[in-house]
Amino acid sequence: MSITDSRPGDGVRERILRAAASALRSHERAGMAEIATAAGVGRATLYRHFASREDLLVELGRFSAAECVRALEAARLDAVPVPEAVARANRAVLSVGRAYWVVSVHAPDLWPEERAVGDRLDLLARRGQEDGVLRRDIPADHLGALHGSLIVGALTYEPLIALGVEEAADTITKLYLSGAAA
Amino acid sequence: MSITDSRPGDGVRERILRAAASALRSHERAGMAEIATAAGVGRATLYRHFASREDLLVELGRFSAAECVRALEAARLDAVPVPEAVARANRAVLSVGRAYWVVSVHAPDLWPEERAVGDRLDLLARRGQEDGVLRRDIPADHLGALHGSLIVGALTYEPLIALGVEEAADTITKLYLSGAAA
DNA sequence: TCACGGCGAGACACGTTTGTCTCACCTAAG
DNA sequence: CTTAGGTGAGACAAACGTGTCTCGCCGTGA
Repeated sequence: MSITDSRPGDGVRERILRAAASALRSHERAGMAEIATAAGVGRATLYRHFASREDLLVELGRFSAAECVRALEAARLDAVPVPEAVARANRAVLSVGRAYWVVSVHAPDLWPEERAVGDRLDLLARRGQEDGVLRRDIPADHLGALHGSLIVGALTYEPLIALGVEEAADTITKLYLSGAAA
Repeated sequence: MSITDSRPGDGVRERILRAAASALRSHERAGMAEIATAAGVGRATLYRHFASREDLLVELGRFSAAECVRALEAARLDAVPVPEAVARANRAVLSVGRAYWVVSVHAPDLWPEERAVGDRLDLLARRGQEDGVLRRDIPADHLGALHGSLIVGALTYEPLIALGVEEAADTITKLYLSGAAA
């Protein structure tokens, strides 16, 4: 995004991946030309960094998941009680998630790296159950998966994410923990 | 699915649409050849029923949403109190939803028909708030949207939907209404 | 028996996409 | 100034997807 971003090498690859995420979000049929344009880059440059379209997609999966995991690591979930950890996880994923959500939705099997994120939500649910703060009548991995789908929902539903990360995260934290009942 | 399904005319179109939903679920780039194969049908037959790929997609949107709306109508949501209506809605959508969820995810703007389903969830949330059984600190349409994303989550997460419609619907009903807290 | 309608298979032309390659450009380092 | 590395632009062949058309097949109803 910044002006110096077009310096040789390292910055370009990342910019391409971010642009690809954005382009694929609008439609998965986006081709290399479309991605190149979105990245403000020549089409040939795509092939200098990625062997093929398929390869670019795989790398995008790795990149997005890694970014998401990094955010979750930084949130230090295991340093706080589960309810607070849920809130932190939601903020963390929503803040980096616009790039990420593509991964979780479009090709669930193509990107095993995505599991790294889901696993962390599962783990959180499991700890919650062990600590007695989360219900035990739903398996932890189901809780984790549905927690994930709330996050995706927040990212997908424009009017919600438009309120900003804090608001949106707060909404799904409340809903996930306490439910919709009055 | 049944053997007599290959009788002339009416059955084929529906089978194509179901196959298209299934094919597009794995990847939106699925072409006409792929859809035809999934439907167990010649590629030419696709063009006998739909003018173009674009047209097929539009019809798929209409078809899926209509099927979903039909199920919701049949559930008579407004004849019962909101918590029971939520349970019914979940069962209704999950039972027809495997075809439907593609619509909601892949091209939110391409298929305005999808709104017909979302609107019903919004309406349900609004009634819940008016009746005092649903929380008012989250706008009704946000509740509706997140309710929808829980449904999509249930459809997407294999281990959950594999338990069957009743189980899966029950899980998201509990989670949506009461939350994950113990 | 025959015609008919819907079908599968496959050939076809056309446009688009992919992946490769070359060339000229610009910038930073020497 | 000169070189080297990364780039944008564009030419290019091959592969792929689309939409049309024709053929031969098979079941239904006359």
